[in-house]
Amino acid sequence: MDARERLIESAQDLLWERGYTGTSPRAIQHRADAGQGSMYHHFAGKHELAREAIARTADQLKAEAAASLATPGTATEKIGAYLTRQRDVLRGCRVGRLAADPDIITAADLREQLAATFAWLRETLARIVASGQRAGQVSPRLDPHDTAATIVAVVQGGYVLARSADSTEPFEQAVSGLLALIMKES
Amino acid sequence: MDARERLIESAQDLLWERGYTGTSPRAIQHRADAGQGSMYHHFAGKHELAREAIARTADQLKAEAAASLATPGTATEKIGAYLTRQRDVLRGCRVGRLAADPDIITAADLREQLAATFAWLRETLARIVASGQRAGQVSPRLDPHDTAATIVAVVQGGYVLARSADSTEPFEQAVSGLLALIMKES
DNA sequence: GTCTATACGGGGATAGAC
DNA sequence: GTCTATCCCCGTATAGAC
Repeated sequence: MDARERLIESAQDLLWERGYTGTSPRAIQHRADAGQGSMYHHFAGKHELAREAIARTADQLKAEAAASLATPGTATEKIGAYLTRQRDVLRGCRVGRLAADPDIITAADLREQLAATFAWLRETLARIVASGQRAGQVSPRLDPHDTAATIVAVVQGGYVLARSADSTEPFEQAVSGLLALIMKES
Repeated sequence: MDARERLIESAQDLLWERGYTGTSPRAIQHRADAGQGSMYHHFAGKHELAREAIARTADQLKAEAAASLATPGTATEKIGAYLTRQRDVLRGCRVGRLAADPDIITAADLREQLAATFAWLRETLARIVASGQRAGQVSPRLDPHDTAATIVAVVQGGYVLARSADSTEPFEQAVSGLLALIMKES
């Protein structure tokens, strides 16, 4: 694997662990086993490297979400599969984590990558909710887009609660609580 | 207002805006209009000042949550009041925000302040859900603690989505979606 | 492509004067 | 209590050699 590749992957790791503000070029170089000159040869600076790293992470996340949602079965089964898919709960969401970072929110090009990722996820879930309504598995009284936002928010908020508690339990409770609400009428 | 007080309030502001990692002693001193010597006279360092600031913020947050939950009415009305209370959505949660910060999660004494705040909030909401069940307004099939975790997670996750989108809309959708789920049977 | 040198301000704190 | 001086390393690059 060449240096450019190692730099991107190291940046992905560090952005996940420490966010943008908490990640220094030096730390990325160390983890990538690349020198100062190498990094600044391949990227204009921290910002540009972060952009590449976030794009890569966002793509991976979408692929993983799509895979869990491709579970065969009813709409509620797909949503259940998404909610209960394997997660590194205490490490948090690789994309959502960045929303807390002031320098990400300020940099329009970086923030938009988060916006696009969540927009895609919400839209995908909304379609599944709507299809569940057509199939009669989901209450027609629910708004698909609102419900999709709720589902994504429970996951993101679950991470916050789990990291605060240093325990996966509140994440699991939040997901169980949501599933119970969605299934209530079935 | 004395310098000690100004330092704590400045630290509260900056922790909200930039997190722990993103906040330097210098920045706090500047905002507080206090010198280096003043800060290190009143506090042993950044860590100790942050602890005081977080304690203060956590107390304020609990007081505000308790106030919204003291709304007269049924359990579902209280929950609705909590969910729709006035919020600075794009600035995020002053406590939940810190869960993304690696240095907060690593420092047990700081992280525990977040844990305690959310534990209190979830327990308070769980009691309200349970009382709603006794009064027949909430489905007896729901687990009060799970449901409480879901409610808190929707709020925390709503902040993440709103900040990512640079719009309050997804927050409002997530809350509406949750309210629809809770009210579905009423 | 990668290395080393150099730069300048900031992060986070200690020491001692006033 | 607050000020100023001082410290040392890090953050974030740029420049030019190899």
